[in-house]
Amino acid sequence: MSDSLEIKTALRGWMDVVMSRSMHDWMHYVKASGISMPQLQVLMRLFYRGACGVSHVSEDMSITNAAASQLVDKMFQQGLLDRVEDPTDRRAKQLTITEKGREFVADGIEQRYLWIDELSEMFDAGERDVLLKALAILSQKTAAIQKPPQRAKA
Amino acid sequence: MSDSLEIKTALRGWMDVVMSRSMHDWMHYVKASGISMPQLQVLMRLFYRGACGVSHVSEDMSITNAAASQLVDKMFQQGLLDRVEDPTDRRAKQLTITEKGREFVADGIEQRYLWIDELSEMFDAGERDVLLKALAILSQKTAAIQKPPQRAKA
DNA sequence: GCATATAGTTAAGCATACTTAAATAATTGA
DNA sequence: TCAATTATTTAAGTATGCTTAACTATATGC
Repeated sequence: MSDSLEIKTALRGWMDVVMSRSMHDWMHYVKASGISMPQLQVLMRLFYRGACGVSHVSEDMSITNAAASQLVDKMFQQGLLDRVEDPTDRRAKQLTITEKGREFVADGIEQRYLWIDELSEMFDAGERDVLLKALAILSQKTAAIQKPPQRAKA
Repeated sequence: MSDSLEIKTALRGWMDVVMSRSMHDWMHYVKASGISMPQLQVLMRLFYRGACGVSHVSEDMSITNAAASQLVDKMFQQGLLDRVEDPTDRRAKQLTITEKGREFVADGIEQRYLWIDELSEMFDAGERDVLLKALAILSQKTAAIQKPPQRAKA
């Protein structure tokens, strides 16, 4: 008899293992690659949710516009992101991740997920089918409850 | 036809969604709760892997012993961890997470996983069975390739 | 047109986390 | 025993990320 509590427990159990491991790996990657945690957070934002302005960064990170501006400026100088004037509003800037920035995030993901590849080799055909079905269900339902992406304007 | 590449892709796809969301939620929790990222890292270490000495913290985080000592001292003063002399080696200290520290980590996990609970309500009986099977497989195989926990001494 | 709001930058100052270097204290081994 | 190693701490100095406050420039609304 499976109920939602059982699912909740099982999901959390596995997520715990994954998260404690992934967080640890992320921090090591961050340290080794010379990037800072806040910088990574900006890169992740641009990587996963596309271009935005300086104030969206500050909202996203819960820091002041001033702090976001300084952070972004450093990252611009390091070539991690591009910063151009928004053609529809000349006060605003459009921030986009550069190829270099994209590689940073992608490499981090790569390093962090090497063990997923290792894991993926360990299933037999029957297990793979169960997992694919489960992942399809998870992806679908996860998308359904997705937090609405934070809007440009309130 | 399922093969391991397909599994790999599906697993990574879902993990990506989960990680980008969880990381974001973690950072917000960290910011809101007044704790710092390095402090959280120490707490997670003690929470998930139990007591250790100062130099294990520095190894774990790839920082110098001096930095770990300072970090730990601040956390001790904030009541996030206990620091007692190791009875078997009076040079060493044994660091353990306090109840307060434990609550910090537990609350963070709680906040971060609220959406997992929401997700858990969305499955019908058939889906739940598939998921439970899949999670059992994942947990079992993940345990099998688990990184050996970093040892106290090399 | 002009007042007000919005987007971003700059400057000054503070806290934290890090480094290296030097010190203390306990353990280990020939 | 005593030299070398190990665990930790302290001090001094640096870099980063953050804050507030003041500023520039553009957009919006009456």
